[in-house]
Amino acid sequence: MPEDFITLTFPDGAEKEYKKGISGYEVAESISKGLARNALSVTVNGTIQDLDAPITENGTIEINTWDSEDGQYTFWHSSAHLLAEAVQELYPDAKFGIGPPIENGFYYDIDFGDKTVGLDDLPKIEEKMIELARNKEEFKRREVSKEEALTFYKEKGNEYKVDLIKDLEDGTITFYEQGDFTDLCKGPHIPNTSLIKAAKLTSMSGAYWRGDVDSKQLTRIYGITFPKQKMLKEYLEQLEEAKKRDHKKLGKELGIYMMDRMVGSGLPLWLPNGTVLRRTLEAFLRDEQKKRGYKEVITPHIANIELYETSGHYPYYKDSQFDPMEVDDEKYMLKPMNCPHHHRIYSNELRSYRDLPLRLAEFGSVYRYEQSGELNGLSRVRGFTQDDAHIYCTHDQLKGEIKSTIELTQFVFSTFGMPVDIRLSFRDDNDKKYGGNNEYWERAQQEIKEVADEMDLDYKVALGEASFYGPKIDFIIRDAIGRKWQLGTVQVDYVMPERFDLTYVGSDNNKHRPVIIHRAPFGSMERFVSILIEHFAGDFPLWLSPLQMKVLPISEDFNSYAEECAAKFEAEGVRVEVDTRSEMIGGKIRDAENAKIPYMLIVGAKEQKDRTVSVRRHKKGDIGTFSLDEFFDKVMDEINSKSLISNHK
RNA sequence: GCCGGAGUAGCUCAGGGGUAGAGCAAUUCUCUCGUAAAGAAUAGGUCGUCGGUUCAAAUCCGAUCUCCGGCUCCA
Repeated sequence: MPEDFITLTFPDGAEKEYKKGISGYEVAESISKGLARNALSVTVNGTIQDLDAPITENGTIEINTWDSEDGQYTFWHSSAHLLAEAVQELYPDAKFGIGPPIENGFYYDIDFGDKTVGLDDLPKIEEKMIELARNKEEFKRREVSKEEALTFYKEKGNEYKVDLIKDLEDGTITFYEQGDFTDLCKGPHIPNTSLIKAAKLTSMSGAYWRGDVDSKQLTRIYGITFPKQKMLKEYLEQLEEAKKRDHKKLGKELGIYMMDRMVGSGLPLWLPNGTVLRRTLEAFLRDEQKKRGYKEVITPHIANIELYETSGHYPYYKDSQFDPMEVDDEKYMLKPMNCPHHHRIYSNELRSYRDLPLRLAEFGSVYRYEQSGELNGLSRVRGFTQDDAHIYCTHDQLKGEIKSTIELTQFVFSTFGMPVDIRLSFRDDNDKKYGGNNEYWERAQQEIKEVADEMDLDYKVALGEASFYGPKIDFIIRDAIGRKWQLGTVQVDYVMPERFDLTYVGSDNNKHRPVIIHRAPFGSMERFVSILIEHFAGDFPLWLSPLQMKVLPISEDFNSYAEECAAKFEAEGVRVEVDTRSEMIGGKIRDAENAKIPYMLIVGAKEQKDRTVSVRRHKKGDIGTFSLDEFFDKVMDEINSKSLISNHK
């Protein structure tokens, strides 16, 4: 009978017939014993399910092992249950909230009642987890009625689960049990706990129930688990690597920036080295913008509150702005954004369609009141500088301008060797969330999509991620250790032209509304520099390095030749110093290596006589002796090409 | 803002109811040296701040500020 069989399609396109009702485990077994042993869950027609669940329909099938995202998701989800079981054993009065898998591991929100549980308690919970895992407890799925589920948790006095169950529909509720622990959960789970070989509880924090500040705060325990002890070790090493790259640590060591209590929290002071780095980045972008027809402007740091009332930022974003100050009976505010200032510059003259597109750029400093707990090094501050620009154009020009802003952004990130993922952030159907005219929105989203297709971009569309005033294109970059950061955005704005009554005279001699594109490739200089430091681990490419080269004379006798070498580079704007201290050469090299200086030029009797330099590259060591002129040309080439790698192998 | 952790010399950190310690850095002197640390001497701290307990507080208690890990937030 044909209906007793189903056809399953594997990821490689192979099709196989199976008996209807076969389990994922059995399918895995039919392929290989190894696969069956490593299988964690199965994804059928896009839905993840338990390995022992019967499969009754034709469709696609994927056996999830540790190597797939779905597999890890299942593994960590089950690990969250294991964590809860361990906590339940050690703290019988603990009440559980939610415990989902996350990008790197999982967490569980727990109400410990009167008990305080601190970081010191984590190792004990970890041990318990491993102990329980070894019992090879099976995860057993059970369907329960809503009433039964409510009764179960009411008896336990767990108001959180009761709260969750209330929102669920009868007939869709399932419990999972392993050992003595039962949890409300839709699954799926791995077959049994013994697959979890290594566990590490990484941190804890407070978390509000359902993310609501007015609700009770629970204790969130974060953890990560692995099917092999070795993987945990590698993961911990990776964390160490990230720690080594921490911009707060490197920023201090390399003299990039400082924080000062007397200046105020979240207000970084850029030190000389950091200022060189930042100005170099600014010069780079300024040049690129000049090539693309941008005009630079400068606007003040405070403005009459009326400006922000017109833009609508005040009082709408009142909570994240510094309080206004009273000046001559008028209220002024520290500027939270540059846009309104630029809009007024636009309005300063009668604009003709012949003037458009008008591209106004500014490295504009803005001030926002960020909550104290949110401040973090250079990546989250209260005063920062945006590489902002606003492009005022006609609807007909919109596509072309979007295209060129995308190109600029891609060019910028490719210069740093950062791969970029593109997300088109469009609106959803909730009209209340968005301003402006629906027809324009439709058109802009359509055009953004057309541009993306024409440029053959690999993009994702995210509905509901648009900003209030228009759709946007977000750039998500990946750094050298694979972390993702959302940086630049390109946003289309229909609301501000209305609010500021911006117009231009068209060829028909009538007034029209321009469209505005907001864009900022770096986003904020502070945040971008923090990411750059971590991306390069402080080993900046030559063109960016605050100090590019140090000349190290072997002894005092060669100081003058060293100065002569330095002068040759300095004359061309190379950032170079001479180390004339009475240290031994080993000491000078060590200090220069620690300061992450790209090139060390060692000069002694031989070099002076032959007019050469003996060159050492940071982290590579001695790369040989070059004539001064030859080396000079190579260095200039490396700087001017903004090379990511040394010209010297 | 909330939960948890932490503040001791410029940096990294030890100590801990009886009045302050190391290494590196700094300063001075000696050394003039060939690819990751020359030697010696000197100087440097009301132990984040304010208050309380005590004969005595850096140490115990409270408050406060700052920083770190999260939560919430991010035009």
